[in-house]
Amino acid sequence: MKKAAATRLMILEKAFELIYTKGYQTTSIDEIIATTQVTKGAFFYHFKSKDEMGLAIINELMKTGMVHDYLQAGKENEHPLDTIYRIFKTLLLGNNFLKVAYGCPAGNFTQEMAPWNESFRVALAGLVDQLLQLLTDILKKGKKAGLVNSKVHPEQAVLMIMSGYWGIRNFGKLYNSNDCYKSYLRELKNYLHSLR
Amino acid sequence: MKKAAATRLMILEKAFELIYTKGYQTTSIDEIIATTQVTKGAFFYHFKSKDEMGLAIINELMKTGMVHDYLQAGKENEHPLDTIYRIFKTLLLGNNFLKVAYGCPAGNFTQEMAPWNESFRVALAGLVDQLLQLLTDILKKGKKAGLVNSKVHPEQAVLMIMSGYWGIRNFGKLYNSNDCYKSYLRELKNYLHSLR
DNA sequence: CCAAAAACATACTAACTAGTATGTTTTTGG
DNA sequence: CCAAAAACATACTAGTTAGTATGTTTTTGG
Repeated sequence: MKKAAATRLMILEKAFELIYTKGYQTTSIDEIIATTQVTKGAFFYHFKSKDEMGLAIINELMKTGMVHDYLQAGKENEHPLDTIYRIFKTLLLGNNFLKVAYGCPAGNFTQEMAPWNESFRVALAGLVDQLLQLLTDILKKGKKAGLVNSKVHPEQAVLMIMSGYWGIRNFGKLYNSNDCYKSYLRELKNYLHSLR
Repeated sequence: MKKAAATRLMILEKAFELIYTKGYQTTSIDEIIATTQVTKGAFFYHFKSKDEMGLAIINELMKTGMVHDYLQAGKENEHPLDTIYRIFKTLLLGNNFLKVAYGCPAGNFTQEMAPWNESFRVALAGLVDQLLQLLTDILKKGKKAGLVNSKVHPEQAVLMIMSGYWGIRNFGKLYNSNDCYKSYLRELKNYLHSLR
């Protein structure tokens, strides 16, 4: 029961990487089994269908992995708005799995699949809601501590911030350069300052 | 020479709609010729390849069409920041071609194709640069008129705004609802206010 | 009007797709 | 140890894909 789990996990991880760079629909099962050295029989033993694998990637890999990426969260004594800035700066400039040319895995997946696969859409929404919650909590604590302006709507502000993040990830693809990340981060800092 | 041009244009328009909803790679030529009632011979007479058609869609349809969508621009006497707000409000809530479930055509196209087709990437970058320029000009004029804070960096602010737009289009897909558009617009208004 | 070119039509192909049928090997628990 | 189940392997299938080969029809300019 141990080696089988490893096989399954390897499929998920390799498939995730392929899908991140190439997209879900254009990543074929043949390609996945070629890079994993797993045979088709093994693949379909672990997953009834490609979509079942896709869903497992969202729920078993991304859901846990992304929270980890975002949650280098609250160093104590740090201003909550600085925390948020740091999270996105690290995500954009300090993450060496994510590549500027390939954008954000969750963003890509949403864009491609949400309109056509309700299961994917719901799973992705759950995943993203986790992150929104995490960020919203930071702002709410900031409000309580008087470090964030009382007029700020945390959910609304977080939606703006996350939208900006997804958007700038797409701009990175468009220009194939992280210069736009830097420009975005400067303006994010201004925006966050306006929340004080 | 007239009917042929109409055929070509119809292919571009129908293909654009299909690609907008389904994505470029998952829209097949067979599907395009089925919905246009054009035969495969005619299709490949007008376009050497699928990619040539894709490029024509960007350069001949979207490049002109999008500027039109954005450029219900400057009513005179309107505050430039109000103009920008109105542009995005109209785009998000008042455009009856764009559907919440399918996002932004240019954003989708960029996400899917920019990493894998340099011609597409460059064409899309040209298209987007037009819009950024249009918005940047509005802010620059606002600065000159003293209606926008002199500390504002127009390019930087516009990048933030457009990123937010692309991002919230993706959130629309994620939740399959335009509620997030409304929330985003409220926060956009706050942000724009901070530029005064 | 009429030849040449432009525009369109039909039938095919080779490569790829997700998925299945039918095995063999490996692991597991009594 | 050994049968049964779990895990994996191989060969196939039916459908789809972009693109081509080879036509026929329509338009155009002299």
